[in-house]
Amino acid sequence: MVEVKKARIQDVAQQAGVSMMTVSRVLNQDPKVSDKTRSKVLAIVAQLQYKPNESARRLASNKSYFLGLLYDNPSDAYVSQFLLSALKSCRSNGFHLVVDEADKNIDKTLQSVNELINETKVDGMILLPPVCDQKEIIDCLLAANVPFVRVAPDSQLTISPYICMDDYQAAFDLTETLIKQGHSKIGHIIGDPNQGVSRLRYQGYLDALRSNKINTPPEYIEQGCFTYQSGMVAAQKMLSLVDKPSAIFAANDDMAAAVMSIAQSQGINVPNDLSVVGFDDTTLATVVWPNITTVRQPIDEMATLAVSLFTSNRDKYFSGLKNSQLRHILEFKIIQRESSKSII
Amino acid sequence: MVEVKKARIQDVAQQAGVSMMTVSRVLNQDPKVSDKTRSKVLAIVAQLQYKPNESARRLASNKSYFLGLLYDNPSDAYVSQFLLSALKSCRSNGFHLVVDEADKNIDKTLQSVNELINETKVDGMILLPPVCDQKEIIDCLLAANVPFVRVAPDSQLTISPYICMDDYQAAFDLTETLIKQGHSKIGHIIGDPNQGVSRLRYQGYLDALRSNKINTPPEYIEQGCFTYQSGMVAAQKMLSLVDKPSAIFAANDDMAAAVMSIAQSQGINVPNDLSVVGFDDTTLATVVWPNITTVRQPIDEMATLAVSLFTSNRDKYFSGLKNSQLRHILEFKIIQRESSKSII
DNA sequence: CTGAAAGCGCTTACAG
DNA sequence: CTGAAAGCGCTTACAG
Repeated sequence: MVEVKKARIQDVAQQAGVSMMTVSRVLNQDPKVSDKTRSKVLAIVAQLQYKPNESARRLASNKSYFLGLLYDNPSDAYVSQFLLSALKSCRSNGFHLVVDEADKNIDKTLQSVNELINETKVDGMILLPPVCDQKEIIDCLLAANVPFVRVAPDSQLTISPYICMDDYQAAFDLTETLIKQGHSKIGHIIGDPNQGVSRLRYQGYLDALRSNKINTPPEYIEQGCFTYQSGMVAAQKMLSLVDKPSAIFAANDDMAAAVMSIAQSQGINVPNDLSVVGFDDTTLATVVWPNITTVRQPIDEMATLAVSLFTSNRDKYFSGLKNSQLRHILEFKIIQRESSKSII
Repeated sequence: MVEVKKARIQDVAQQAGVSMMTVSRVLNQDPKVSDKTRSKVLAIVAQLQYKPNESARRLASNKSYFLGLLYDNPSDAYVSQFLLSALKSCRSNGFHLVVDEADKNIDKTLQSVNELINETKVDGMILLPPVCDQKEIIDCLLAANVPFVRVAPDSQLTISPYICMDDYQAAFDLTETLIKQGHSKIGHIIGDPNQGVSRLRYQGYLDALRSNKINTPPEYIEQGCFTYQSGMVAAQKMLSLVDKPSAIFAANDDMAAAVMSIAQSQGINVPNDLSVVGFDDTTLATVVWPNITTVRQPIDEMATLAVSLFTSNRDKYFSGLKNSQLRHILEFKIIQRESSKSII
């Protein structure tokens, strides 16, 4: 193996005919460098394929180049996908991601967060739902003056930048898709009442019906809690009605899968006798049969964006943010699959 | 916030009345330190809660303290659980994990691995199945002299340490559990033919039947490929037999879930009319209803062990390993749930 | 807008 | 078995 010597900042400086400091400034996006110098340096950087030594950088700057990620439920497909994307994104930006699971016991979680702050010295934190709404954790971060970003938060929307998608609109559109396919008897299984998205999705469903002048009996609406189990209970009730719905919109894929399972066990064919749609586009959606029509969240984008908030012009970004700039709404996409169909 | 100053190696040296070098030696487990000095240093380290600065260490030693993890399928629950455990374990050992997904295109994967070796300078690699059996990747690692550990490899078992569980025995035991519950008509859906574990599980099933003197017609055995879809196809065939099996052992949970779905759609009650068992204990096993009886792999242990091979006495471990020391077999556990029951 | 000096906290290589 | 010196590759703080 030929050992290629890695270029150092000194090599770049020498070849560009400037000091190491100037190279450092260019690399750290310091505006106080003349355009001429900057482009010269960047050319040499590219030519030498120079990449800064992260350890040296960390050591000298006393910045950690670490980001923390706090999540709740590790078995959630959403979490692992977000994690993977965040990991990649950090890596390509010279950062490292330190991942931590929130404990049921809030004190343990707080201790863990404090460790991230004081030991690992994270430069920032990413909070996933629903832990992103825990007051104690937010207060801790605020007190320690550690910048943080939240994903799909439900409350205190002005205290930090956050990333979300328009759950309301997605639910509205998804419901309207069913309506356009000729469905008017559309049931809904509401998600976990403790999560804001459940409310938003429910409201989107209601408003789509309303704006299409469709009346829905109360029996078509059941409370679930995002688990497969809760979906089964709800489906059992709804599918034992004399006047059954022709379509059911479950607030997540797990519950949608449960609906299909119950339907099949009762000899109700999906999608011929019943259309089923879910939400999230987790792996479950394509693992069961028929594949579930659902709403895809742009998880990869969300993760990449969350990381980039810290890596690019971080200080500028986090200081003096106006409320209007806090929110980052990403696009969702409705994925039409085999579990639902037009009945016109 | 009270900013507690972190102890440095100098502080420890001073208080212990030795040089920094001696402290460094103690910390790096250098045997050439007198016991007396060592214990004195360790006492001060504990007292000061001294933790070495990783960046300084990396910079000075030119070691990366990075471990690479290469996996295939990110949607696999197995992968994300392994990942999370490995991440934790690395963190508590002052290492960092760089995670990479194998590409369909082997050349891209190789490039990525080379980047890990040459840019990130990983101190070691962890290979998950099935990528752990890719000849090109193994050769690449071997050529670069990067130590690596494989999880559940299928071939070339003498070229690297590896971690596995006894798939054969687990399948044997699981099948025997069904037999003891009174089942004699037991079907099997074989896993992906490209993965060694499929063979082992199949063999365990066969031998359990044989050692209990049970004959099984060929229609009771179907080839699957670990996907839900393939499980459906297999189940459809097996459950349309005139003389149906009373139990089906699917080589993983996805296929077991598919069997239950097909059964339910045909009005066959699980577990009253049909017992179904899976393998892996992925999240799917407890998300569907009834929960799936399955075999739990000790994924957390596997991950922790894989990491520890690099972090503790690494050089000693990887040099001059005897073949007998390469293999690390961990315990599995059969998890009895609601999808199977005794019919005696 | 640019640079010379000092230093971050460790380890390597050399002495003894 | 132990230590004094030099240096890893950057950035901070100070000058100009």
